[in-house]
This record gives sequence, structure tokens and C-alpha cells, in this order.
Amino acid sequence: MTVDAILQGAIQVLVRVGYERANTTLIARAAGVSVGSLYQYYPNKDAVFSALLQREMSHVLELMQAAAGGCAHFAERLLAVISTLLTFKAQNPRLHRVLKTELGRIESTRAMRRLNERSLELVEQMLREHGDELRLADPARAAFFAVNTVEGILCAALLDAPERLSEPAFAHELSGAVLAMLRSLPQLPASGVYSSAHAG
Amino acid sequence: MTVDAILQGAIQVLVRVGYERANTTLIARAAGVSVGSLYQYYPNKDAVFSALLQREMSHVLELMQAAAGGCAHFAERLLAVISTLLTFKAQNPRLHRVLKTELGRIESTRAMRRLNERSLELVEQMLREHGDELRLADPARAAFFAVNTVEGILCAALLDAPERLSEPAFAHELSGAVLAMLRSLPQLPASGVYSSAHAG
Amino acid sequence: MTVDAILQGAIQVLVRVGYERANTTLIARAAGVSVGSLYQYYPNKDAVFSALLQREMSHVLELMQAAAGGCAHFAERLLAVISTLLTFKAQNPRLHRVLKTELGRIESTRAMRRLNERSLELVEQMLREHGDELRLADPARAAFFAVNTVEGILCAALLDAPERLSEPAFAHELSGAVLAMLRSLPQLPASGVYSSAHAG
Amino acid sequence: MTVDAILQGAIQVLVRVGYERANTTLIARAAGVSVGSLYQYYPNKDAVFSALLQREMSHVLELMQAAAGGCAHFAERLLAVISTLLTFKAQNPRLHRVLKTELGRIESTRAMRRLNERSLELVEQMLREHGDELRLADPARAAFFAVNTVEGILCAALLDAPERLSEPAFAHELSGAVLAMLRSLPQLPASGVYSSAHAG
DNA sequence: GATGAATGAGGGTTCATTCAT
DNA sequence: AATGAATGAACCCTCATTCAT
Repeated sequence: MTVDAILQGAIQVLVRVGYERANTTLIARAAGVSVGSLYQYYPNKDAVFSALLQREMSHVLELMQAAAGGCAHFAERLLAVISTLLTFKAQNPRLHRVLKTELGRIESTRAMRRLNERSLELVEQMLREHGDELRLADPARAAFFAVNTVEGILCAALLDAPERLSEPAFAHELSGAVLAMLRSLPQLPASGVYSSAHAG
Repeated sequence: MTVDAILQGAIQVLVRVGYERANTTLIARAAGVSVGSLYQYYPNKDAVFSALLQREMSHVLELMQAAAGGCAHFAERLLAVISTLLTFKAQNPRLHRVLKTELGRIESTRAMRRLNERSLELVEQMLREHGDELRLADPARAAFFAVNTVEGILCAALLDAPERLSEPAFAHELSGAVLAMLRSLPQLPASGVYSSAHAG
Repeated sequence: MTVDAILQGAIQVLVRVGYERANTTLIARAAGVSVGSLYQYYPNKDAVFSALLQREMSHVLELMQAAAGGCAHFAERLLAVISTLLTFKAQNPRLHRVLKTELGRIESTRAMRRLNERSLELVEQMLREHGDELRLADPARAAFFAVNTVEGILCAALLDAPERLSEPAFAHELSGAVLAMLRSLPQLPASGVYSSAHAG
Repeated sequence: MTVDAILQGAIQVLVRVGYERANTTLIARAAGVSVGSLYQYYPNKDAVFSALLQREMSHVLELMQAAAGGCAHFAERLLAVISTLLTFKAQNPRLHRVLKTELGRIESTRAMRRLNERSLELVEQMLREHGDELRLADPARAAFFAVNTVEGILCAALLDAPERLSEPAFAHELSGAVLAMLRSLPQLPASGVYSSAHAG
């Protein structure tokens, strides 16, 4: 309850004044609690931002996971996942811009690393599930490329044109680009049966 | 002279302790000058980081521009440019990681915006010069995708595996991926044959 | 409580080292609080001095107002008010010398201006209440002359001979001088006789 | 030459930014010389302001002394002296406001004390020269009252209505007020001859 | 004599954190 | 558990002064 209020306060403050000017008093005030309470739930300032970052990431990861279900083809699934991601960030672009561009130091926290890995794994998992269709030689590497391509373009969009983030056209464009990229990556050698068939 | 020493000091400090813990005294000390001198050349702390960021970006932009010359085909050129970029950042990955991930607020400086635009323009220019080969419907948009794909992947590599940054294989992989992405983007309607057909 | 301690600290420091050498650390130390506390109650250093100046002025204004009551004739009243003022400043001449001679810039604060006006108004009011006796053509102007004459002489006395400030002879001298000055200022045209003559 | 340029620079800076923000670099720049040169002629910053204050005071004292000559009656002389003073300060009211209200600490310099005394002596001398007319029991005390009355009113006028400083009406008003004050001060007992004549 | 870059002590201010209530 | 006043280390920045050229 209080924990949640604090994270909401942190969001408000980050959006309003940015990371540098965000301080615990401001966050506590925005949360409607006292600084003392803030320190009862979080050991220090960075822990608040770290928790916020983790919550947001976990949340969007779940949304993406949910969106991924119930799609037959990989292209559909990719689009669904990317749309979900863009729609999520479009709900509060200022916040996500700040999280992306001003919280760098925190991102190297161990907990953050694990979450980053989880999102890589989610995508890798997707790629593996469509192994027949994609035939990627190295799904982990492909996931790394796909995830960071999306992150890079999303981050730039957050800065340049946050209002276009939620346009379906953007999601289509982006997922098309990522798909093309994935198809260009090294593929598994043609599987036995088919290749011998061709050879035959 | 002193200006340069200060930027070198800033680099050392950023590498050693990161942005949050970097302070003007530390920078001045690392530069071998006094704080007063630092403030004689830069109006405030952020101006130092801003100047550093600009210098690094300008430098790599020039290197990339030079690398772009003397390549016949687009694929070659793209590879040359990406290799140059990766090689440059690989020279001091810790620095470039910090610049990329902890200096977010500074990046919204006007001067930084202009440099970002310059790099977009450089790539857009490249794409236009190979218009016949690529036939991109919207070179500016394509440049936006290409640049930010590279940035996203580069940034992740800086965090995860800085040592692999300078491997030629990585540059090949990345430039191949970008090329594939570019080829998937909307193309101009076919010309040549049809137009002559119309003309005929 | 803390607020008061800070003002007492400011007084001590002003008396001990003067305005130029007074700094927030010194004031806080003299007040027995931390710098942080000082800044919890005052937005900046000058605000402390401003508050002190205001408090002292408000205080003496009230004392003067009280002293003014219960005097039948203007001469008595003027003497009472001036005696009060001199006695007040004589309690801490070093402080009031510093306040008068080293805090010039602060005096142009809006709050200070208003207090200055209040003291002018107090005197103007006094002059108007004794309109029959004094017959001043321009009480506001007369107040301006009277107040600043007292201020000028008081300020010089604070520098030259603070110990004589509380001597009753000085108050008598000064109030006599001010009274003479007031009587020399332009008067209203004679009334009474003439008006009744007209009426007759 | 350079000395004079520095004082002119100091005036410009005081007028433009006030005492607190006035620094040696600014003064040197305004004077068209280097900081080094400033320190060749003045041992430290305060010495510059002190010299300026002394020069201005000496100058106006000379002007007042000159104006005092060639006046038969005391009233004329007083008016001439006060007019000269007001006219002088009216030439640069901002400067003289700053000198009066922000340079308090410097005014307690020994050199300043001597100049203050000189101006008191000038007036005392005047009062003595018109001894027959004024019959003041204590000319030094009278000078103290007169000088500081003028200073007090002048200082307030400098703050409140600098533009009216040069109006002849103001000088008349002020000199009339001072005259009345002087006439109210304790007088010498009637001299032998006359009093016996009256008595007889 | 003149210059002005360099110095670094000093001071204003902030803010993460604590702890008595 | 909650509060928020108090703390004081830390940091940005200024500027009087020096001194090598």
C-alpha cells in the first residue's frame, strides 16, 4: 500500500522534475507519506528507483508475454509483442524517457541485469518456439539483436516523437524491420530430409 | 591546452567513478589543474560533460565520414562506417558506456541535438547517394531506423560484452542486420523499365 | 524556537565579525543548530538578515507606538518616541550600527520598504493628530524630514559615540532639534480668526 | 592615469551591479586595464573602493568649500553648500546611493573617519565664522547635528526620489530645515554690552 | 610596467539519512 | 508504524590574489 504510493510518488516526481532533481522529500511528499516512511520501506533513494524500474519492466514483460500467447505465426506474435510494448510506454512517455535516459547507473544493478536477461529470454523463447519457421542458427544472439534494435528505436522515438509511439503504423514498421533483420541472420543448415530430397 | 587537459580529466573520472560521483574537484585534479581553471573554460560542471560528449561525437562522425568515402557499394560503405564506429568505441568502452547510459539529461542540450541530427543526416545522405541501389521511399525514416538500431545494439554490447566490440565478426553481423532491415523498408515504385514503357 | 535561535545567532555573528564575514556556518554554530536547519527556515543567507532586520524594526516600531500613547502635547510625544528609539538601539549599539551601515542592499527588499513606510506613516499619523498644534501644510513631507533627520543623527551617533545614545540629554537635544525643524516647515494658512471673519 | 581609470571602472561597476557583485576582474575590465595592473596600484579590493569614496568625498568637500566663499549671510552660505552637495550627488545618484548604503564597512576605515571629520570641521568652521549671527553655544555639536541631518535626508532621497535631488526647491527646503534646527540649539548667553544695554 | 591564466580557500546550498517523539 | 525536524558531509562555484611571461 505505502510501497505503492511511494512508487507512484517517484513516478510523479521523475516526470515533473527529472532524475537529477528528484529527491526523497519530494517523492515522499508526492506519495503523501513522510520521508521516514519512505526509509521504512526502502533502504535508500536508489532502491526506490530500482524498485520502480523493476516493477515497470516486470509489468510490461507480463503484458508482452500475455500478448504473445494465441498467435499462430511468428510475425503476428512479434507485432503483438511490439505493439504491447509501444502502447505501454506511450501511456507515460515522459516517465519512460526518464527511466531510459537518466537512470543508467541503476540499470547496472544486479536485479536490473536479471530483468534484462528475462526479457532477452522471453524473446529467445519466442524465437525457439518458431524454430521451424525461422530456422535461426543462434536464437540467443538473434534475441539480443531484436531486443536491442527495438530498445534503440523506441528510445529515440521516446525522445523525438513520443506522440507517434502509439500509432499502429509505427508498430508495424518496427516489427517489419525486426522481422527482416531476423531473417537475415545465420540460419540452421537445411534439415536432413528436405536437403536430401532436393539433392535427390 | 588546459581545455584539453580538462576533457581528459573528465574522461578519467567518468571511467573511474562514473557520472554520479564525478565532481569538479575530481575532474580538475585528474586534469592536473585547479577548479578555478576548470571554471575559466567551462561555465559549469555539465558544460564539461557536454563538451566531452560533443567532442567525442564530432570525432567519430568525422572518422565515419572519412571511412564512408571510397566505397563503391552500399554494403561496403555501411560496413566501413559501422566498423569505424565500433572500433572507436572499443578503444574506451567504459567511457562510452558511461556517456551512453549515464549522461541522458545532457543529451537534451541543444548542441547535442544538433550533433544527433548531424549523424542522422550523414546516414540519410549515404542512403540517398545509393538511391538507385536501395530505392528507399523515405530515406530520412530509414536513417532513423538504421542509426538507432546500431545505437541500441552498440549500447547493449557496451554493457554486456565490451571486449567483443572490436571483433570484425560483430561489425559484419551488425551491418548485415542493418542492411536487411533497410531492404525491408518501403521502396519507391519500380522505375526504369516501366517509365520507359510509359514513355514509349 | 529554532527560528529564534537562528536570529539570535545572526545577531551574535553580526556583532562579532560584521556582515561581510558573517556566513551561514558561523550563524548556525552561534545559534546552536546545523546549517541544514538554518536552510529549513530561511531560503538563503540574506533572508536571515532580512528577517532579523524586520523583527528589530517591527519591535521598535511597536515600542515607539506604545510610547506615543498617553502624551498630551506633541513635544512630549516626540520626546517619548525618540527616547524609546534611542534606548532601544542603545541596548545593542554594535548590532544596530551593523544593521544600519552594512546591510544596505537588503534594505531595498520589498518587505523592508514596507517597514520603512510604516515608520514614516507612524510619524505622519502623529503629526496629523497634532494638526491643530503644528498646522503642517504637508505632514507626509514633514514626516520624511523628521524620520530621516533622526536616522541620520542616530546613525552617526551609533558610529561615533554609542555610549551616549542612552543619555536623556541626547534624546532631549534631538527631539528639540526635530521639533524646531518641524515648526519651520510650511504651515497651513491661518484659520479660525479669518474664517470667522469671513463668516461674520 | 591608470589609477583614475580604475576608479572610473569601479564607479561603472558599482552603478551597474552594486557592491556585492562588484569584483576586481569586472572593475579592471571596465577600466580597460588588467587585474594585475589594478593590484599594482591598489593593495586589495577594498583599497579601490576606499580610494573612490575618499576621492568623491574630497571632491565634494572642495566644491562645498568653494561654494561657501563669497556669501555674506549664513543662510545664503548654508543654501550654497547644500545646493552644491545635492547637485553633486544628483549627477550620479545610483553611485552615491551605493556608496552610502552598501559600503558601510569601509566607512569605518581610518582614512574615511578623517574625511568625515573634515566635513564636520568644514561646517563647524562655517558656524564659527557666523558666530555673531548664530551665537551657538557648541558649534561642534551643532555641526554634528547639521551634517548628519543633511546626510540622513539626502540618503533617504537618494533611495526614494533621486530625480528630485537636483530641484532647487529641495535644497531650499533642506537648508531651511537645517537653519531652523541650528537656531533651536543652545545659544551663548547674551554678550555683556548688549545685555547691559537692554538691562539699562 | 602590464598582462591574464592559474590558484584554491571559502562560502552558499542541497539532500540523503537518522531518530526522538 | 509514522513523522518530519535535525544533521552535516559534500559539492558547485566565485573571486581575491599571485606570478610567470
